[in-house]
Amino acid sequence: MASDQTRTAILNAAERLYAERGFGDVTLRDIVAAADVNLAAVNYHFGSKDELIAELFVSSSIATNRERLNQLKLAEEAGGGRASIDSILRALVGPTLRGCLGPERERSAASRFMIRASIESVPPIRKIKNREIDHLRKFAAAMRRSLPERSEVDLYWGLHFALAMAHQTIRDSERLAKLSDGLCDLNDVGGIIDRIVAVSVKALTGDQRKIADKISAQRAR
Amino acid sequence: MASDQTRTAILNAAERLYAERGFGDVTLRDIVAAADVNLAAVNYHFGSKDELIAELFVSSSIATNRERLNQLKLAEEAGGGRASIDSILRALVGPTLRGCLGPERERSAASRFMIRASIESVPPIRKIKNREIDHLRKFAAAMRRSLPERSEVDLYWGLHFALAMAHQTIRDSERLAKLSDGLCDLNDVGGIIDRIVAVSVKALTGDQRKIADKISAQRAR
DNA sequence: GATAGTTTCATACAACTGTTTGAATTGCAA
DNA sequence: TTGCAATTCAAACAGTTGTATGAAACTATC
Repeated sequence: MASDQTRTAILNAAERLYAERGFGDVTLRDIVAAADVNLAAVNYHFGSKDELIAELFVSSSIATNRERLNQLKLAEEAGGGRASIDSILRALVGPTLRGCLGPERERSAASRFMIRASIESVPPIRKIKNREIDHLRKFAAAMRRSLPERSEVDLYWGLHFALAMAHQTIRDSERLAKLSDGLCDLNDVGGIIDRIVAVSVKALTGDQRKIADKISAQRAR
Repeated sequence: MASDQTRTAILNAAERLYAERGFGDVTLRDIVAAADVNLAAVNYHFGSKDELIAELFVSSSIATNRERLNQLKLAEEAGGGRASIDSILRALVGPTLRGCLGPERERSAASRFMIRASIESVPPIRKIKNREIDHLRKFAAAMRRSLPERSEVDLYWGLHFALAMAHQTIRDSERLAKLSDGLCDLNDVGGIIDRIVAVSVKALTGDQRKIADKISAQRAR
């Protein structure tokens, strides 16, 4: 077969450029110039621009998903089939956050690319993200086993909120840094994960009646 | 001055098209065709495509911001200068959620446009969003007055998480609906607001020592 | 070393984009 | 009506985009 040299040169250059400037501002000509290959090489090796983007995204995201499932498995084994809700949520948001946050200068091109992919939303990536639901179902199932007394709806909302906090933190870390005048340390990934997990756990395990009361009291206004 | 007929026709058509198909897929020619005006009218009335988008976004977002501040003011008056954390968060996330969620068929073009603006991220809109920080500071200040014993960092994270849950719910309501198999009722905007506010309040008012313990215990692993 | 298959290359293509131009038209004030 | 500004219009512009083509260069097999 081929030497794969050109192929990987394109992948690396594309990943870096997309990470730096976003999907909207990078053309195939930019990529091939950075990779020092011919313009036609992209279509020859990948078929189209969209397929190149898709390949970049899937290879990055299956790595994260594998890490997630791995941690989930470990947590379930440690709990004898029933992982603690804490460890489930940690397995859910930890890998993504660890992959995307951390000191700016230490971030790999791959991580900066994934941040871009989570901010901007281009068609080829959107398609792939839709397939992610099956992956999330595994976490929903684990949560169900962990908190069987909790209603399904509450569990789904808890899962959704945990992901929301993680993704928004990745997406908008700059705004939080500005808003808090640097008070919120976004380089402390471990601390951020702890915070998100703690809030999510509290949302899922708090006294249920208290919440219900609160809600109905609020609604009564 | 002018009749403004052309101007508003363009605004309406653009709002509707962007809402339906997103920013990437709508050209000026699509807009002028839908508005039944001449192509040059956009540049004549707005200067450029980006300025048209910006005008659409600001007019929608100042409406939401005004509503937010209005509710905040009411809450502070009701509390004699110190609004409850509950009502502050409600003023923060309520207007946005009410504007963007609810039964699909009842959504206005303006609300669908704002959903798009929150999913896709185009340069003219990004610029405007950066100015939103001053607006958020007012809520941070209100939260500080409401929970003076809480650390600033905790307050900023709480504010950030509340917005995260609200925005992600708007952005990804479809995924949650699919994941939960329709179990999570995304038409019940009031219920969603209650949930987000309840979780945020719990995150901000829970026993502080418990959280600190939890965090240090988690870190010890 | 000839051959067949793979890969690279320069170049052209075709379509689409936002913007500009200058003339035609309209609407209003004198 | 006349004159002047505001608005509309058809047309063209200038640039960019992803993709296709066919010849050239390379590589490995026999």
